[in-house]
Order: sequence, then C-alpha cells, then structure tokens
Amino acid sequence: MAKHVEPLPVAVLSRSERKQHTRERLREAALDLLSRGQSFPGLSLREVTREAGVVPTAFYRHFRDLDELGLSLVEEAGLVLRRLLREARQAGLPTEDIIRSSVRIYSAYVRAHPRQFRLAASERAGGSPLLRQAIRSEVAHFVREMAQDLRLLGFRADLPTADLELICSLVVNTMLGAAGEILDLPEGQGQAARELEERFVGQLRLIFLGAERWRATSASGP
Amino acid sequence: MAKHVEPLPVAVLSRSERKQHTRERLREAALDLLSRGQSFPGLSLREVTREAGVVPTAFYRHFRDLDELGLSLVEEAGLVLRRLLREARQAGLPTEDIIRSSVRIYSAYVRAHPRQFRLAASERAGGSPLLRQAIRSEVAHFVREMAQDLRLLGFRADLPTADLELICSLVVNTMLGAAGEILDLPEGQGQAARELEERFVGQLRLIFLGAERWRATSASGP
DNA sequence: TGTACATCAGTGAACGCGCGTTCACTGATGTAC
DNA sequence: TGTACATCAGTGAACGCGCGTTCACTGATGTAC
Repeated sequence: MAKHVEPLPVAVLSRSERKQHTRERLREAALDLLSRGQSFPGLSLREVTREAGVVPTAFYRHFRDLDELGLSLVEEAGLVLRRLLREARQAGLPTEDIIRSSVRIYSAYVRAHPRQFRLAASERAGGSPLLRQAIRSEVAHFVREMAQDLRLLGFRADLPTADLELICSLVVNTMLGAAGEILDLPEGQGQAARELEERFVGQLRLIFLGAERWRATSASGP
Repeated sequence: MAKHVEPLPVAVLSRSERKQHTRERLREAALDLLSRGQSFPGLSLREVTREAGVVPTAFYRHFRDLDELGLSLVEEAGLVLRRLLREARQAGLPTEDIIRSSVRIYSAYVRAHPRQFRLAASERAGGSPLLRQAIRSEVAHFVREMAQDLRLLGFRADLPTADLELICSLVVNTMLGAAGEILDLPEGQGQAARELEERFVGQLRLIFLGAERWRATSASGP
C-alpha cells in the first residue's frame, strides 16, 4: 500500500523561514568548528560556509562579518547560562548537600550544551577583544542575576548587594573554569571526571564556607 | 672632539650568539603581537618574522613551526610565574594585611611582565589544544609549589597536601583571571583599577576565610 | 483564480592578497693546518 | 700568523593554496491586480 508522502519540509517553508534556517545553519557550523578545537580568531568565513553547506557569498545575506556572527553566538550562550539559573530556581533546593547536587546538575547541563559553554569558557579571556568584551558583559549580567537569587533565598540577608556579587563572581569564575576542564576531558575518562568533580565541589564548599563568615566591606560605617 | 665609537655589538658577537639573539627577537615579536590583542591561533609565521625584522624563511633556523615557538613562550611564562613565588618567599611576610599587600605586589608584577601574563591568562582556556595543555601543566606545577610554600609557612598544618592544593588552585585561578582583567584595562583608568583591586582583594579574603575553616576531605578516618 | 512583475536567498566566476614552505644562494664566521 | 676550506644564519625568488570580497546571475517565492 502506497503511503502518502509528506512534501519535503523545504517545500512548505516560506522564503523568510528558509532564510532563518540557513542563518541557523551558519551559527551551528561555527559552534561546531569551535567545539572541535578551533578558536574563534582562527575561524574563516569560507570554513564556516563550507561546514554549513552554502556558498561563501551566501554568508553576507545573514551577517556582515564573522564578528557579527560571533556576537550572536555569545548572546545565545548568555541565554543558555541564564536558563540554567531559571531551571535551578524552579527545581527548588534539595535538602541535603546542596553543593554536591548542584555540581551534578551543572555538569550535566554543561554536557548538554557543550558548544555554548566551550565558547564562554574559552573566548572569555582568549578570543578577539570584541568577543571577549561581549562575554564579560554576559558574565557580569549572570553574576548580578545569581546575586539576586541569593538575596531572594535569604542567603546572608545582612550583606549589601555588592558583597553578594563578589561572592557570585568567584563562584561563576570557578564554574566557567570547571566547564572548560569538563569539556576537555577525553570521553570515557570516568575516573578523571570524578576527580574533577570532587575538586569542583571542594572549591565551591570552600567559597561558601568563606561566604558564611564574610563581613561586609563597604557596609554602613565610616 | 671626536668620540671613540664602539664597534657595533653585532660585530663582537659570535655566530651562535647572534643566532640566539635572532631567536630571541622572534620570541619577542610573537609576545608583542599577542599583547596587541592577537590571539595565538591567529598569529601567522610571516607576521612574526616581519615583526622580528627577518625574512620568513629564517624562522626555520630556530623553530619547526609556530607551535614550537609557542611552547617555548609558555615555558618562559611558567618561569616568570615561579619567580613571583620565589620573590614573595624572600620578601618574607608583611605583618599587616597580608592579602592587600600581596595583591599590590602581584598587580605590579603583572604590569611588569604583561606579555607573559597575557599569554597565560588568555591561552589557558582559549588557544590551540597543544598550548592549552602546556599552560595547564605549568599552572598545575605552580599550584603544587604554592601549596608547598603554605606547608612550609605552617598554614593549616593539619591538612593533607591535596587540600592545600585545592585551596591554591582556587587562588591561582582567581589570580590569573584578575591578571587578564588588569591587562585589559585601558591606561589611566585609575578608578577602574582600584575597583578591580578591591574585588580581587575581597575574593582572596573570602577564599582564605574559607580555607581557615576548611575541614579535610580525604583525611585518614572513614 | 490567473497573470505579470518584483523581490531576494543562494550561486558561481573572478580578483588580488597573504599565507606556509621549497629551494638554491651568499657571504661572514669558524676551523684545520 | 696566514691560508684554504667548511659551516651555516639569513636571503630572495618562487610555488600553490585558501582567504575575503565584488559582481552579475538565476530561479523560486511573494505580491498586485
């Protein structure tokens, strides 16, 4: 019995939907190349279009140059980071060993979005000045949001916001450093992964031990 | 009155001394280019030789390829880092506010060796996989040495070495992150520099607050 | 609904350029006698 | 000390290649009537 064959998706998409689709393929192509060990300043426009399966000149229908594409990737990575916070918020807090379970969730999240974390972790200090600045600003945004969450949870309610942000920026730096190392592990290195996780848990514990005793710097007095 | 003119140094150097000199110029050229915002994977061999004032083919008398030059730069950066520790050791400990004065010394040291710190901070997570691995290994070396120093100073004599290293790796990550930001400051941004220093001091204080209360993880008992 | 025209995402040829690497070379430095 | 030869750091021409960008184009999709 002859099946009804769906028309290929390509045929049912409008022109602008297909344009959007190609744009997405270019972004995906760049993320893939970055994940395979290339760094952003080492990417070439032709490489990206080749990976995306379009002719080099098609690139210009979507981005002015590679930097513009890079900025759009950074923006997406920022969204992914903030989604992490949102999900953590909705999940609520586990009662036991908050730090260990957070690290587990975080590791899984990093592995689920390897390309965005690779981008954030490795171009944060390394890439082109433009990208670096964009990533720093996304990270600062993330830090502020995280500090806001600590505030809402009532963590160290006595501290000024600036101090919560100081704590969070230490946490975020540690998180991104860990992401870079997690993603650099060759697959199937279970033992190394466990050691890395232990160290990461330890570092966060240490930070929060310090945070509990922290005394406000810029507090009210003279 | 006619002065006696010294023969140009070039005339008094042996062939091998001059070769060494050219090699050094190539390394300097690469460091300079990296300091001007280029990243290592974006460097070209011809660019480096142009900057060094030699013909491209001369490069091969000194290095097989750019990676080999890069590794030699990483090695030197490692030496510079460890020299920092040695100097700190000889200076002994200031009696008041150890952390603040250490940060001052460190900032000055970073500014005195901008190119090596730029390399370490920005290629640590970003560069070619080869360089990244080399830098990670230098950093691990540095962390071990720092932990050894804490041990000799009698800091938390009760803790196993692994725990001291965990503390130090947090410190070193924070140091390198701060170095990257210090070097990205446009000149004459005194206020921004002071804020950055405050944050850096705060983060280290927080780490050591945590370190004082830290309880051994992998200690003897079950 | 059908037709005629406009739009525009993606194509393909072409350009000049800087790249890494090869090769044969030059001429000052080093060595042997 | 003087001479004859070997070494080799740096040169300069040449190569094939991938690069970013330009341009005129094609033909399917969209729009106006």
